[in-house]
Amino acid sequence: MQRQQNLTKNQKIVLDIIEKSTEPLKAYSILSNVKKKGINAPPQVYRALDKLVDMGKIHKIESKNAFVACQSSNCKVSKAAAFSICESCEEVTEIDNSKISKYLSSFADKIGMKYKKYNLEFFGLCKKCK
Amino acid sequence: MQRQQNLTKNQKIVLDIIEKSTEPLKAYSILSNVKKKGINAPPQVYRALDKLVDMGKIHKIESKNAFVACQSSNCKVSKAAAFSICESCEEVTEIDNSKISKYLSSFADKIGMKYKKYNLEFFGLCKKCK
DNA sequence: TCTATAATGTTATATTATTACATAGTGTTA
DNA sequence: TAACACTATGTAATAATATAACATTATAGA
Ligand SMILES: [Zn+2]
Ligand SMILES: [Zn+2]
Ligand SMILES: [Zn+2]
Ligand SMILES: [Zn+2]
Repeated sequence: MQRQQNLTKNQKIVLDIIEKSTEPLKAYSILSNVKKKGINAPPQVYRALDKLVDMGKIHKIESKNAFVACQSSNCKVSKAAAFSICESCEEVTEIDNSKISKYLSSFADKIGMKYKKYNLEFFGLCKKCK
Repeated sequence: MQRQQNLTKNQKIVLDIIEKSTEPLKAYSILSNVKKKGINAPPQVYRALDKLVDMGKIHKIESKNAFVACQSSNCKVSKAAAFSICESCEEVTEIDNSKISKYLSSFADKIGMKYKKYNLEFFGLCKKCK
C-alpha cells in the first residue's frame, strides 16, 4: 500500500532529481534525466509526479508546467502553496504560506466555498532583478 | 496600432465566443467553434488569446489550460485575478479581487518582490456541490 | 499457495502550444 | 506616387505536454 513514508522506486527517482534541482523541472526534462535509471516513458514520470503532488512533496507551477520540491513542511497538511516567480531570471521561490494561508482560507469561507486547497503565483521582479 | 479600445477582427471573434460561454474554453475548442468565421489554424487563436490576456479582457485558468472572460473591470489595471474552481461541477468563478488584491500586493512587497501581477486559484466545492 | 492490489513497463495517441515563413493591410514619409 | 516600416493575418509543419489502454511484475495478506 502506498504510504507517505514509503515512496516507490520511481517516486524516489523522480523526487530525488526534483529536490536536487535549483529550478522547476518539466516532465520531459525529468524523463530525459532519469532514462539512465530505467525510466523509459512519460507515464512512468507522470504517475510519479501525480502521487508526489498528492503527498505534498512537490508542487506544480501551473504557469510553467514545471515541478518543484516543497520547501514548507506545512504543505503536507494543507496542500496549499504560494510562489513568487521572477519574470526576468525565472527564479521560483515557495513562499512560506503560514501567514497567507490563514487569510486565504478565511476568505474562501466568506465566498461560500468549501475550500480544499489553493495555488497562488506571484509574478514580478525578484530582489536581484529589480 | 493595437489599442485596447480597438480589437482586431480575430480578437473580436475570439473574445465574443469566450464572453458567450458559461464555462472556461480551451484553445482548440475555440478554434473548432470559429472555423466558420474564417479562423483556420491554432496560431490565429493563440495570438488573439495572448493579446486579450495582455489587455485584461480574458484570463487563463492555468490549472485547466482554459480561458474565461474577465468579470471584474479591476483587472484591466492590475492584471491580477483570483478564481474559485469547483472540483465537482467544474464551475469557475472569478472572485472580485478588490479586497484580496490589497492584501496580496502588500504581501508581495514584504517578501522583497516588485510585484506586477498574480494568479490565484482556489479549489474545493461550490455552494451547490458541498 | 492463492488472490487481490499496487506498481511498473510499453506503445500509441491525444492535447496543447509554438516556429517559421508567406501574404496582406495600414499609415508615414521621401 | 513609391518606398518603407509596422501590424495583422494566413498556413503548414512541428514541438511540447499529457493521457489512454493494455500487458506484466511485485507485494502483501488470507
Ligand atoms: Zn510546499
Ligand atoms: Zn530575478
Ligand atoms: Zn478579471
Ligand atoms: Zn460545484
